[in-house]
Amino acid sequence: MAQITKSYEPRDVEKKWYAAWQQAGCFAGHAKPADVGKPAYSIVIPPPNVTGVLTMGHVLNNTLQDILIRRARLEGCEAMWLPGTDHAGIATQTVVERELRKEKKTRHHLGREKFLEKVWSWRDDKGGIILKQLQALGASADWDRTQFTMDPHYSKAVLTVFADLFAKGHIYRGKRMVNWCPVSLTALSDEEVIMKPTKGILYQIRYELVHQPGQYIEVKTTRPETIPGDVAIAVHPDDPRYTALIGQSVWRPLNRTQIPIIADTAVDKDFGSGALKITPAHDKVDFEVGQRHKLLPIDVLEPDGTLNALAGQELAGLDRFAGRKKAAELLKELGALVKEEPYENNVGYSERADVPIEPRLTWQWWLKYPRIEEAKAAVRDGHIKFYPERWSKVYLHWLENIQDWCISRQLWWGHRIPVWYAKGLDKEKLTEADLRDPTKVHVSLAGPADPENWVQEDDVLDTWASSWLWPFATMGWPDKAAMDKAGFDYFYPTATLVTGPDIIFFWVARMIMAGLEFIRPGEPLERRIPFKNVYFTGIIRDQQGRKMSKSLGNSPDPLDLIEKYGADGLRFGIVSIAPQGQDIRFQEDRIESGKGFCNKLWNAARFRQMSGDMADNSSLGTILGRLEPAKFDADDHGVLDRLLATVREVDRCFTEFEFSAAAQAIYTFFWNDFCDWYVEVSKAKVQDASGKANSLALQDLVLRETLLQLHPFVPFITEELWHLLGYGTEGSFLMRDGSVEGTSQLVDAFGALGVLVDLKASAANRMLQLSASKYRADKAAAGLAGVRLATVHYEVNAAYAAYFTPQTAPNYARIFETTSFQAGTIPDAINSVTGVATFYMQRPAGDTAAEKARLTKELEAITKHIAGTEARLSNEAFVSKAPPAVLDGARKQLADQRAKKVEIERLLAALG
RNA sequence: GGACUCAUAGCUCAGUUGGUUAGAGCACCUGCUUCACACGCAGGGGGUCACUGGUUCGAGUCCAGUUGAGUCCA
Repeated sequence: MAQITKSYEPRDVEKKWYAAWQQAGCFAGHAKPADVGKPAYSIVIPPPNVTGVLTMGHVLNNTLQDILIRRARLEGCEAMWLPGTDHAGIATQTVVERELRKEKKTRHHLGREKFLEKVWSWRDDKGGIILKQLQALGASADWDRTQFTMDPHYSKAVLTVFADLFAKGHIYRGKRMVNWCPVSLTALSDEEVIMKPTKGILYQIRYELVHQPGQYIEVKTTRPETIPGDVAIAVHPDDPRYTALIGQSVWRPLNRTQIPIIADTAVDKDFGSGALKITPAHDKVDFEVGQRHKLLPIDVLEPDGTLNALAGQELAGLDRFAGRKKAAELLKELGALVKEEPYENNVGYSERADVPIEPRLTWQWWLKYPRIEEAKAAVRDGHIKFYPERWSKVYLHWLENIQDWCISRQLWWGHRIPVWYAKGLDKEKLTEADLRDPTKVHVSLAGPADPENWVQEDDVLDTWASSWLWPFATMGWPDKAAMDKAGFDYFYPTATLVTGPDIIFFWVARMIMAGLEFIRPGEPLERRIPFKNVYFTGIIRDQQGRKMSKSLGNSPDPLDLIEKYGADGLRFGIVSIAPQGQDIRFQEDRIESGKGFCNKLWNAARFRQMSGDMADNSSLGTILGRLEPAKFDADDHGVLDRLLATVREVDRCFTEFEFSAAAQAIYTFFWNDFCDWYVEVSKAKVQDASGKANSLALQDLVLRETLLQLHPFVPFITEELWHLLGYGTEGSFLMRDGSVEGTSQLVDAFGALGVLVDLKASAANRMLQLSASKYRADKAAAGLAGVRLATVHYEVNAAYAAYFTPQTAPNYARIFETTSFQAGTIPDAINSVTGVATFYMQRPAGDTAAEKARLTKELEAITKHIAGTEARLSNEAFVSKAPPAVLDGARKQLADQRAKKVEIERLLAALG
């Protein structure tokens, strides 16, 4: 057996085991026939962008997935974690276009085909780095299944869905207002628009009445550059200020012409003057007003946000922001600008390009979502459970107010829409009837048989219109043979989705609808949903509470952290600071304490190895067989009791998705109960031949169970120790062949051996721990901290006489910082009154003042507590209404307090 | 404007149907190189549980309101 080194060095251990696991195929999730009866547990990764690099958010998210998958494996499930990346339309195209720009080229110089070749070669070269980084973190994903949303079979799924939804009438083409990104030059869905309060200027502008020269109507606008696009002034029909003017005309001050005054209820009477300029091409509400009044929009903007000829000579060619200034100047010269004031309003920004979007009237493809009602029911009725539960409200609210999804993007990188138009067809005049006429519009995967007569749609699909199929397109859908090979029937629906609440609409809701629509039609809802649980992580923030981002540079590089603290340290640290559903302020010292815990674990194993020869650890049975229940003392019962409680707690945490609580429970048990107490008392016991074997066997048991419980959190060090301590045989792996026992299994195994955890002994053990604490505190207060006393005298409390005897006392000498114990009192001693006994320490000098002061302080405190308890117990209302258990507790407490008070008074009296 | 979340020790956070004297990690102070671990051991200081009311025998916990921070949707 290899010697365990003094401190844990993660680097080589991590490399060694990851390679070994991979080589042995430990990550593979195999489909099993139904009659094998092995439960399936599957997770699909939220596919990171193929351009992505590992962030702290990924670390948290993927560590949690790995924890779930590894735990499922240890619980005997066939675990399958499916990895992959997303082609990320805009993001990836932007990256490659940026490279082109360095060569002073645009994608148009290359043409569509050449450009796409370039993107593919970028992807082959540099894409998907993040998957390699996840391996450094220890992710046990089934890499042989790695998916990409532009893989041929995946594309087939995407296009199949398009054709199917088109045939069902869910997809249509329409000229409507969209969110246009003037930088990416594409339409965006509502979800890709971020509303931000933005400072600007509110311009007050007057329009002269045509028939009453010198009389004006005033309007307020933040966008004077769109005035040439005005087609009317609207007022509220019930606004008495304007009733007489409805139907008249005003002069539009820029690109001067007459426009009508119309009445529409959409106008807010209380905003500004109560009159509104109507610019249907550049505002959603105005567009609707224009439609109601049959007013033709005037589009004064180019797609890239510059003003065009319709904006008039002075403005044409200017960028929209420059145009705004210029328009204000022109209005000022014309005397039309009444006032300018600073103003803050909400402006929609493009999520990717971070510039204000333009509402723009364009032809786009739209999707009417399928299965909206079922999607609500799936979550409302608990077929899909959200953790934390409150996100289901957000989800349901979105579904209640759902809008059609703009699924077309004016990009090249993506799934090109499988629609062909008959040559010569004017796309600008396409009607709904044309769309459904196969002689005019062809929709299919294969394309038309006579391609020379058709022109394919230029647009590609929104990236999310491919990722919403992720839970099944990654498992071969719609190809039956591929699905069988992937084990679709076995692994779908997946068990748990781990993701951030920021993509609840983008992704989670849409996946649910897609699953319901396309999988196992006709079968019950719970067979069609894509996952049974959704765990929403918090967002990792920096110390100031800001979101971590590349542009702020406030995110540590996870690979640096792995280098510094080990992957296990990073994993344990990040999990322990991530309570369910709350945002997390990142603190590097927590990662450091994760590393510290690994080192503690390491050294406990090291100490075990140094304490005595290793015996047969090859199975739970062999370890149990080495226990000698007849020799169990309070420490043994105590540590077993707490081990069982910890296993139970971790079990509970996994069913409730409380990962940080699980980590905390194991940490506390192992460090405080096992290392700080059990191992310390063992140091005496292993010196004694009669107690040695039992004590070491118990250590072996605790270490084994701890490694099993801990493995999902810190996979590398646990695998290493599993082998170093002889739990695993050559060629086997903790991660694959280990099996975690639940509390009841352990209790049964103990029972079979006649081992019953004695709760009374365990309680006595806990009391002795508290007594030791109290004793050491008293000792330190007397100025004796760290001083090893030759003999400590004691008078044991009758209730604990069986647990603190002349025979057992020497086991605690180390903890009590003494060489030996002796029953009885000594004169002129420092006294410590504890639960188990009163301990007497030889005072070095004769000064009793400090001792008196300490005891007096203690007496005051206990007197106060007694008064409090007595007051409660003499309260008639409390006695009559409180439950008996609470009442008994209070009475017992009072008795203990009084006994203690008597003892302290006795000691004080003895001091004189 | 609507919905949701949060406010507890210097910092980051636990605190599960209301029940002894409110906990942890880090930081700080003191002591200890004791046959695993100084990435350690032991001890200590530090909190009006944001505020105001209410319900209750009893409130950090439940209810209402106020203030502040944040998120999402309009």
